[in-house]
Amino acid sequence: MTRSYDHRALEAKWQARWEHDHTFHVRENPAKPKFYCLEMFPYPSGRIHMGHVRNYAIGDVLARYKRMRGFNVLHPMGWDAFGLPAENAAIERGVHPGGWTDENIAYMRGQLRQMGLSYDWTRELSTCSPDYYRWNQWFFIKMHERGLAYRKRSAVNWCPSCETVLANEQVEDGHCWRCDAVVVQKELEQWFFKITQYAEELLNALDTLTGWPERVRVMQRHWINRSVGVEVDFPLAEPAGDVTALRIFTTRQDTIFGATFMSLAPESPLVAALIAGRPEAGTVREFVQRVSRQERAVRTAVDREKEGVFTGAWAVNPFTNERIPIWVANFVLYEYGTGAIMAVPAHDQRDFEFATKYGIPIRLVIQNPEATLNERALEGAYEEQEAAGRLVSSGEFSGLAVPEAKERIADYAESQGIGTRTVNYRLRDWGVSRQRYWGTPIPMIYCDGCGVVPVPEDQLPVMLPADVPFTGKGASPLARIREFVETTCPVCGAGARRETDTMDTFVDSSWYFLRYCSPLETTQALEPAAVAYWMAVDQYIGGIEHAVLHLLYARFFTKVIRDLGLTKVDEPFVNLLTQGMVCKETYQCPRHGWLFPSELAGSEKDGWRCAPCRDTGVDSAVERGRVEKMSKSKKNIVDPEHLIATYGADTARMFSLFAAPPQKDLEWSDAGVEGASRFLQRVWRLMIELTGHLGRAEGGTDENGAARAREIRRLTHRTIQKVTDDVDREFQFNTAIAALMEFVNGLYKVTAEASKGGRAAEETDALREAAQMLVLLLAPFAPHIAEELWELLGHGPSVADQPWPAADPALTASERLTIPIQVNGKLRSRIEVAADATEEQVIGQAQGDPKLQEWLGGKKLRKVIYVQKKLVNFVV
RNA sequence: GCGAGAGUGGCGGAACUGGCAGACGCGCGAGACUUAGGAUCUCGUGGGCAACCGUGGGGGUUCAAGUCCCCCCUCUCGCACCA
Repeated sequence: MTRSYDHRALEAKWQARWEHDHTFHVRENPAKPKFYCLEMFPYPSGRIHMGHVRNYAIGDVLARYKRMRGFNVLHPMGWDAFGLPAENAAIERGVHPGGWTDENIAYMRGQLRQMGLSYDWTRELSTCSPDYYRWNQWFFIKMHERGLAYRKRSAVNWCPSCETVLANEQVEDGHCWRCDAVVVQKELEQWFFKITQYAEELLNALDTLTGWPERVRVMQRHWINRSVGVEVDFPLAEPAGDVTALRIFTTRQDTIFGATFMSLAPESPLVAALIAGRPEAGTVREFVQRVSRQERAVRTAVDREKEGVFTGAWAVNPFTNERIPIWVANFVLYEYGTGAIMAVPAHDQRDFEFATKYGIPIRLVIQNPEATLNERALEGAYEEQEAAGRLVSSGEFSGLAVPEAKERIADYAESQGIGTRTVNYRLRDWGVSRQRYWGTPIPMIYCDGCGVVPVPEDQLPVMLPADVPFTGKGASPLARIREFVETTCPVCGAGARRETDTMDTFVDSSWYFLRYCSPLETTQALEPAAVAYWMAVDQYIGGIEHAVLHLLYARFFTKVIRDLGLTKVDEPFVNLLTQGMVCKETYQCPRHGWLFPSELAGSEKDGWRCAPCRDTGVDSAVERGRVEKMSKSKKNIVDPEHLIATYGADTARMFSLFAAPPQKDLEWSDAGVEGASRFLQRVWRLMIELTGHLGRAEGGTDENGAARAREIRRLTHRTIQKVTDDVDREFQFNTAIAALMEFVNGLYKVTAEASKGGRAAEETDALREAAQMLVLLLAPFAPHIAEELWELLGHGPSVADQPWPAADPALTASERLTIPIQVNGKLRSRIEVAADATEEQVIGQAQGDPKLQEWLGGKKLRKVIYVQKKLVNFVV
C-alpha cells in the first residue's frame, strides 16, 4: 500500500491558494519587528538555472522561518532587465529587446512560482520599465547637480565585441567580464560617477560590516587600496619648454636619499616635452609606441620583464641636490599617482631589477638592525617598512627609524614647499556611459550655446525609443534615431542634441533594494517612511562574483542617496551570505571535447566511451572530468524545470539545501535528489499512518505507554531545539534537515512499537504533538507538503502563518545518561547513570564496571578527570 | 608574490566554547514482505584476523586534539608592477 503523494497536484494547489489568499503580501507594520530578506534579482535570460534554485531556496527558508518567528518579513523579487543579451537577441534574431525581455520575464516568473517561493509579488519590479528607470535618470541628475556625475575625456576600457565601454570593475584580467573578449584602451569622452569621493567611507565602513564574509571585505579593501604618501616635485636640471619639474607620488619618502633615477609612464604627455630636440627622441618614441601596442593585461603582469629607455633629460633630487636621470619605464602606470615615480633600487624590488639591468647606481639608505647590508653586494631590495629599518646616508635624517623618518621627511618637504602629503586610491571613478541601446538613456542635452544641460525633472523619463534598427555595427544605436537625438535646449530653447549613450546596467541594481520598499510610488523614487521602516536589508544572499562589482556600487549609491536625504542608512546590507556554486562532474573525449552525459556509451564500471566517436567507428575512452561549475560550455547543466516536473519543488528545494551548507559549493547528484524525494515520501507515509491513529482513543494508561510518551516528547523537543539552533546559527540548513530526518526515523520506530499493542492516551497526545511539530519544522524547507499535511491534521491555512515552535527545556532532558569511560584517554567502556547523579556516584559506578577491570586492575590510579554529564577519564 | 578559504569513510557531508570521530544522506551488504522489485520496511556498513590504527604530512601542548601552537605539502578562489 504505497500511498505516495502527488507533488504535481499538491504543489499547484498550494501555489494557487497562496496567490489567491495574498498570503505573502506585506505592508509596513510598526507593531512588529521587520526582517528584510533579499536574494540578488536575476537577469531574465530565459530560464532559471540551478544557481537560482539554490539562491532562492536558501532565501525562502530564511524568509519563511523569520515570518514564523514573528517578524514582518519583506521578501521581494524583480528583474535586472536591461543588458546586452537582449540586444544581441535583437541583432541575431530580429526580435525587439523589450519583447524578448518581457517574454523571458513571463516565463521565469512562472518558473519561480513553481518553486513555491514566499515572495510578495505585488512589489515585483523590472528595471527596464520607465517607472523604474526614470528614477535612474533622476538620480543621475541629482548626482550631476552635486558634481558626482561628470564628463571627462580619458582612456577607457573598450570591449570590441560588446562594442562598449566597461568600468574598471568589469574588466577581469584584461578581459570583458561578460563576453571574455580582450579589452583595449580607447580615448573617449564619457560620463563618470565620482565614487572616489566616497573612497574613504567605503573603505572605513568595511570594518563595520561584521555580518559580511571576511573575504568579500578583503576584496573590497584591496580594490579600494588606500596609500598614504607624499607628492614631491623634482625640478628638472634644465627646463623643457613649460615643464620645470616632475611631480612624483611616493609612500616611501623615507628612502628619498636613495633615489638614483626617475621613471615616467610611457603614456605621459611629459615624455614628448622632455625628449624634444634630443638625440634620444627617436629611441624613446619607438619604445613608447611598442609598449602602448601591448595588451594591457600583458604589460601589467607582475612577471613582465622591466624595460625602459633613458630620455636624455635629468632632474635634481631636492633632498640631495644631485642630478638623476629620467627614464621611461613600462611598469609605471599613467593612471596611478602622478604617472611618474622616483626610483629607489635599494629599497624597491622593481627599481632594483630595473637598475641592475641598466647599470644604474644602487644606493643603500635603510640599514637593517644587524647592519649586515652591503650596498655593493645587494641581492635584492630591502623593503623593510617597520621600525627595524634605520636610515643611513640620509643627511640630517640618518639614524631615524623608518616610520618616524616618513613623518619627518614629509614635514620637511611640506615646510620647504617641495611636497605635500597625499592619499591615493586604486579605486577609480565609475565610468557609466555605454554605447548600447538596451539601457537607461542618460538624461543630458548638449546645446551649442548653453553647454551640457540636464533634462528638467518634469520631463522625465527620457523614454527609450521603441523603433530602433539593430545592426550590431557602429556607434550607439540611439545616435541613429533622429527624433531621439534632436531636441531643444531646456535653457535657451535652441536646437540641441540628446546624449545617446545609456547607463551601465549596474546603475539599475545599485538601488533596487530601496525601491522594493515603495515600488508603486509614482511621484518620487523612494517613499521615505517606507524606506525608514524596511531598510537596511537584514540578509542579502547571492553569488560571490559580485564581491567588488554590484556590492561596491550598491554601497556607494546607498551613501549618495543618504546624502540626498532619502534614507538614513549608511550601509544597505547588514548581513551578506555568499552562496557557493552549483557544480557537476564533466566528461571529456580526447576528440570531441566536453560531452553531455547523453553522449556517453559504456558504463561507469567498465569505463565510459564516447558515443560520437563510436558512431564513426572509433573507440575513445572518456575521462570523468573534474567537478565544475555548471555551464553550457562544459555541458554539465541540469535544467531545474525538468527536476521540478519530475520530483516537485519541495524535492528540488530539499536537495539543494541538504547536499551542502549554503556557503560551500554544491555538487549535483542524481542519487541525492532521489534521497530528498524519498525523505518527503517517507514523511508523507508517516503522517498518513499517524493521523489514522490520532483520532482514536486507545487503551488506558500503562507504564510502558507513559515511558514511550516521554520518549516521544523528548525527541520532539530536541528536534525543535536542534532545527532552531541550526537555522539561527550560520544557516546550517543541511544539519537542520538531518535532524528532521532523525526525527522521522525515530517516529517510525515508536509508531511501529506502539501499533503492536494498545496505545496509552498520553502516548497519543505525544504523537499528535510530534506530528504537528514535524509539519511546522518542515514548513520553511518544503512548504507545499507542509501545507497539505497541516490541512490533514485538521488546521486551516496557512502553516506559513503559524508561530515557530519553542522547545521546552524541561522535556529535552534525559532521565538517564550514557557516560563514556576512558582510561588514559582511550575509550574503554560506557556506563549508564541517572541524569542527576553526583560526581562520586558516577566515578564509583565507573570504577565498579567489570569491563574496566582489565585496564584498571593492579595499576596505580594517578588521576581521575570528570567532566559533568560528558565523560570520565582514569589516568593510571 | 600577497590575501581568503579548504583538505575527515567508497561519495556528499556531521562533530557549538578541546571531551564517545564519521550524525544525516548516498552507495554497498544481509534479511523481511512480495509472482516480481529499481517500491517499502528492518539490521549492518572507517581500516585491520587481532593487539591496534585512523581527520593532508611532521613535530608539540594536554588526562584528552579533526579542534590549540610550530613547520611543511596540496587544492580552490580573489588580487596582482598601485610607487
